[in-house]
Amino acid sequence: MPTETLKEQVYRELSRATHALSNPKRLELLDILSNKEWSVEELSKEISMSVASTSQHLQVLKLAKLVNTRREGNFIIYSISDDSVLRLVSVVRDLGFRKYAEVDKLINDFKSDKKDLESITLETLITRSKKEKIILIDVRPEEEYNAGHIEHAVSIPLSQLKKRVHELPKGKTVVAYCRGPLCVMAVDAVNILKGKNIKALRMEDGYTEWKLKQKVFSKN
Amino acid sequence: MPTETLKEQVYRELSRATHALSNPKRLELLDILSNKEWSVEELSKEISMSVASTSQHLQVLKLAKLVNTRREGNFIIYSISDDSVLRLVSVVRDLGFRKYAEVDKLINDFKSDKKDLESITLETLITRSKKEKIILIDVRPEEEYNAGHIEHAVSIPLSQLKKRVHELPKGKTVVAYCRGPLCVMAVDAVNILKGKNIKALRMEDGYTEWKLKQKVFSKN
DNA sequence: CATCTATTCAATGATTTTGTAGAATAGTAG
DNA sequence: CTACTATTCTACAAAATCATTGAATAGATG
Repeated sequence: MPTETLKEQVYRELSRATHALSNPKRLELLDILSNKEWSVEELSKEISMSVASTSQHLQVLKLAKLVNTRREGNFIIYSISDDSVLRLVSVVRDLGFRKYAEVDKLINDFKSDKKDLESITLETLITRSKKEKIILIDVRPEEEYNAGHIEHAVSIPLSQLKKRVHELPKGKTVVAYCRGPLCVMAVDAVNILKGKNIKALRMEDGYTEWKLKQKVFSKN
Repeated sequence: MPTETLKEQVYRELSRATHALSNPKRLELLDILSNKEWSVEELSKEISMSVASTSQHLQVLKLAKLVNTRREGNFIIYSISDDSVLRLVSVVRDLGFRKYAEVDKLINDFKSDKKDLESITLETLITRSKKEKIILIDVRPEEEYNAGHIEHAVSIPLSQLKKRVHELPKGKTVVAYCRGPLCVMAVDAVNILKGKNIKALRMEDGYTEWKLKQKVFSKN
């Protein structure tokens, strides 16, 4: 049997990473882990899969060195191993939106009132926050906010938004964000706020994007 | 049978791209295509595989919208479909070097005299070129140079280097580059030059990286 | 030490992927 | 229209992947 050439070995090594990314469930796991570390059981609920299968997928990711583990009591906690992985996932998402009309369509179809739903990016947020009075709210579950959030953002989980609308200062534009481009919680949040006649818009970027861009969002 | 949720559909779409990347030969194809467009037959030689198999891999890449085709006479010419693909491949390579000691080791083992082989990045090149007299040479085959090259670079294919050493201006440091971090032609070039007592070093970045960074290399 | 429990391992069938050889195709060139 | 040729398609056997169930494990808890 012929031995592998240098080139073949290198590409085989590189394909360890891409192979680990090649499965939809594993992509979803990485996307979820980009926001916060989780135990196997929690992840299995998030991706609607048996614990055993989830564990197997996680081990594939671990073998590819894309995630780390640590023990906490009885639980094993999985987390993204470093920023180069966040970057990879982010580039994949970006390419998905650019090239697969389907992805864009799927997300847009979900929005109940597409035309009225203004959506901005991190950069636009920073620009606008200098001219306009803006309040940034993080509508993810509180735990994820606690694990890390965009600077100056206030935590109001989607589930509590209706009750807590009165906490929002009058006269400011509300910008809602959640887990990133693929997450639709912020869409729901904006719709709720609009129902209460509050000027609101969605930011597509989430905590991951902010962290990668390392930009400081200056308070207005 | 239960219908797929929105999330599942989105991640399935995204996995089209990562799945296409998950095979070593397809990664190699994308890496080669990052430098220049090629016909199927040429590519099949480059990756040492039957024409039929090469064609199949290319069709997977095309289905995932990572490459485009056009006809030229009897040949079908494949090319990278856009910059977001270059970015993806570049991020994968980068992650490979960071996380898989193997990749780094494989490339380094190839270098005949590792300690003496200074290696720089695009950024360092730009910095150094302001202080030092530097000449940048592109040691890829001439066709690839013609299809696109780093600004101010001179084409001296590796195969012609020995004969053409005299063309190099005296007193300047020679920086050699080829297809990028995974390519070892520049390593050979540096070793040849050192054998002739010429101060030479390798740049790890190639044309792709330069193009992505969109930076102008100012002539010294 | 014994119990409990989150996670991992092992075995299983169904499905998908791989690479190749040989046939078919589509478009060029004469 | 005919010959030619680069590419793609087909069929196939070997190998790998996938999700699940049920058993095993490792470590915490009492």
